[in-house]
This record gives sequence, C-alpha cells and structure tokens, in this order.
Amino acid sequence: MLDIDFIRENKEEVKKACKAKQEDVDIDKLLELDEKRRSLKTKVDEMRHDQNKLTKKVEQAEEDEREEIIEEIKPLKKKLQKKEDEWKEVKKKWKDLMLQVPNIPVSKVPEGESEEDNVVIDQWGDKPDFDFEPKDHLEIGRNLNLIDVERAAKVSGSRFAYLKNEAVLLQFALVNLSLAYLLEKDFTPVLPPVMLRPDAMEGLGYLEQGEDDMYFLEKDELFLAGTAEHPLAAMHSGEVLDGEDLPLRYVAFSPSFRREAGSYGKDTRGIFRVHQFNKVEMFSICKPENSTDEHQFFLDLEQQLMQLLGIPYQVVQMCTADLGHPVANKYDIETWMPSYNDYRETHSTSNCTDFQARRLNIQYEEDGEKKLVHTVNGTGFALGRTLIAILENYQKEDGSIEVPSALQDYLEFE
RNA sequence: GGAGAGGUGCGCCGAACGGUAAGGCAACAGAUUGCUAAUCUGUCGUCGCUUAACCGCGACUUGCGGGUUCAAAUCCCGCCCUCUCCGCCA
Repeated sequence: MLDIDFIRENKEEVKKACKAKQEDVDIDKLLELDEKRRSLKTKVDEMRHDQNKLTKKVEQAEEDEREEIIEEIKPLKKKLQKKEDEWKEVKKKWKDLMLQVPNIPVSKVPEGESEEDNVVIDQWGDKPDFDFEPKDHLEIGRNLNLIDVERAAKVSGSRFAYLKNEAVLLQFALVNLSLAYLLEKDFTPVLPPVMLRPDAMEGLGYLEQGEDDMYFLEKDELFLAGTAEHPLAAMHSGEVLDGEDLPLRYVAFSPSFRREAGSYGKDTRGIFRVHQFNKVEMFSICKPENSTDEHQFFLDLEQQLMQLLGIPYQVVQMCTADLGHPVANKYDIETWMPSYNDYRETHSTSNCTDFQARRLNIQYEEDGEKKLVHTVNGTGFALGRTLIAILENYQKEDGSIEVPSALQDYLEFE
C-alpha cells in the first residue's frame, strides 16, 4: 500500500506508475473518495463532540434536569448514526481502491509493455557445446530413474512429480550448499509455516493480482504459501524493530505451492512448471536508505551461487509491465537450458520498498523515531528448476550426469 | 473434537466490572547530581481540522463486529485469536 499523502501530492506520478504496470486503478476516483472521507470524518467528529458535551451534562445535572437533556440528545443520535453510516461506506470504498494501487517502479526500471521489453543486463558462463544430441531433463530423468511424472499424475494430477534417487540427493545438496553459503553472510536460517491466514496474506500485496494462483483451504481458511517470502514477510508484522538489529536477513527452506492458473498448455513437459516445488528463499528487512544496496547484494548472492554451480545464466532487468503489484524493482536470473535452447527463469529478486511494510505495519525505531522498514526478497535456489539446469547442462553422451564440483562435497554420504 | 482460562493506550505488567481508561516498567527528550547509575519533568496510540513546521482543537482507541443505554472495558448476542488440560496423532 502506498501512503495516501504521497498519492495526494504526486497524483500524476502514481497514475503513470499504474499505467506502466498495466494495472487499471482510478486514481481520480480514489482522490475524490479521499476528499469525501475526510470531510465526512470532520463532520462526524463535530457531531460527536456536540453529543459528548450533552452526555457529560447529564452526569453532572441534578436528578430532575436529566430527562430534559436526554430528550435533547435523542434526535442528535439519529442524525449522527446516519452520518456515520455514510462515512463508513465511503471509507470502505476508499480502502478497497487504496489496496489496488500498486507500488511505484524505481526510476531505473525501463518502461515496457510485456516481458519482451525486459533488458538483459549481464551474462555469465559458456553454453555447453555438445557433440551429441542432448536430451531434455525429463528424458534424462526417466532414463536414470530420477523423475516420475506418470505416477505423480495418477496420484496427484498433472503438474506434479516424484523425484527419486540421485535427484533427491542433489536437491538436498543444493539446500546445504546454499545454506552454508548464506549463513556466512549473516542470514538466519528458518523453516517457516507454509499455511497462512488470510489477514497475513493480505498484507503481502499479492492477492490483488494473483489470488487465483494461490491455493486456499476453504475448510480451515488458510492459504498455502506460494513462496517462503510470504511467511517470512508476515513474521514481523505489527512489530517495531530495533534499528540496530537491521538488516534482518533470513534464509528459509520450504515447499512452494502454485495453482499455475492461466498457464494451461504452457511448459507442460517435465517438472519445469509444477504445482509444488521446494525452494531456498532469502528475505531481508532493512532500513529505507539501504534497500537498493540490499537488493543488489541479493542479486550478487544469486549470481555467486550460480557461478558455484558453473551453469551459464543471464541477468534480466524487469520492465515495468513485469513487476508484481508490491514490487518497485526486480531482476530475474535466467539459466541456460539446452532443451529449450534458451535461458529460462530460475531466480528472481525484488525490492518492495515500504509497500509491504506499510500493509504489514513493520516499523523500526531509531533515535526515538519510528519509520517503516523496506523489504527485499530473492531466490536462493528454486530446487526443481535448478535440477533441470544441472541435468541438461551436465549431461554426457553415455547418458550419465557429471555432478558440479561445488555440490560434490554435499553428496559425500553417498 | 471435548473442557477451562484469557485478550485493556505501537511494547511489557496491570487496576477500574454502567458515569467516559489508575498506576508501574521499558523507551525517548530535557534538567540535575563529581563517579558504567539514580532522581525529577515532559514525551510516549490512530485519524481529522489548522499550520511552512511546531502549537492548538476535536474525534476515536480496552481482540473484532453488532445490540441495549443519555452514557459500555463493564451488560447482552455473534465471531476471532492465544494459552492450559483431555482425546486423537506424525
């Protein structure tokens, strides 16, 4: 959520941001409602004031005068009730619109209309040059008895998979590698809950655009987290943190659940796009003046982890159209995937500035002053997609896989 | 699933049980005292009006939402959450 004072004073900028993000919000209507909301509030306050004065008089009045004053109050009460209802209605409409206003992209974000307009800003590594016909991850996975989507379909439906044998060991090796690396950088490891209450979920600012992509358990009224970012961000909601403790950096391991609504027929082969996958996720709560650096730091960490694996990738600056509702700036890392003959998204890191903090009410205190924090999130490893990248990039002609050296230490128990 | 206890000013503890939210701790600012601390004073929730800003004025605030009443933390109804015990269970 944005600050209403900010919207009031920077109307054109906010409108521009909505347009750039392709989110249709009627800012004029919002400001009109805001105007109404405030004038009604003033009116209601005045009426309450008058009534309060009389009420106090009753208390102080002599017994025989009371009835008279009470009779005087009664008609005021009715009028007040009416005004209050009117005010509440406007307030509700106002709030609904407020929640629809997206975060404003930072100035460096290029304007764009679709993912076509994202900008590759960096590339690393040499694409493998196979002197045989490379297979895709599903074929490799089947041959080596690592991936079983047929039985998963039988048990759970499409877009699910069983991972087996070395695929499992590789997944845990990725967890351990990234965890070891990030603990060196002052991160606190967390295993978070992955079911969240609606009120926690609302604060994150994703429901506005993607409620359909979230699983919701009707019976228990709980959302399944689409990423550990959700429980990590909500963890400190309503708290006032000590400025000296910032940045608070967390690294979580958790499953992630996505309905993938609207992506029918897209990436249906293998485990590239599934309803449930495991992920190592980074999250930081920091001071406003540091969030840009923190965001860059997260991007650097993601690259360092990829370089440890030795798999080619490119860094992409998202354009305005590809920024999520709460996001002010976002980079993706796209990893080379031979079977697609293309780079595909494996990581993402976003700076949400104070947008989530305002809704979740996360503040910090410094020199007796309270301010909203900034939140930054980033992928450590999306385990499933990283597995794809490893299988496809490290495949050999005889059908076997060479394990990246950085992971070998974490497979020693084999 | 069953039974009980509880939720009070951004924090913590805690009183008031129909008359309009005591007190304490913590925190912050200032003052003061010759000694890593004490004491005193002030600040210490949200919103609106006003203002360049401060100040000032008003409203709201006892988990949430209704109801009764001139007046609700207090009485009534519904809901939410937390904790404890029992049951079940990885």
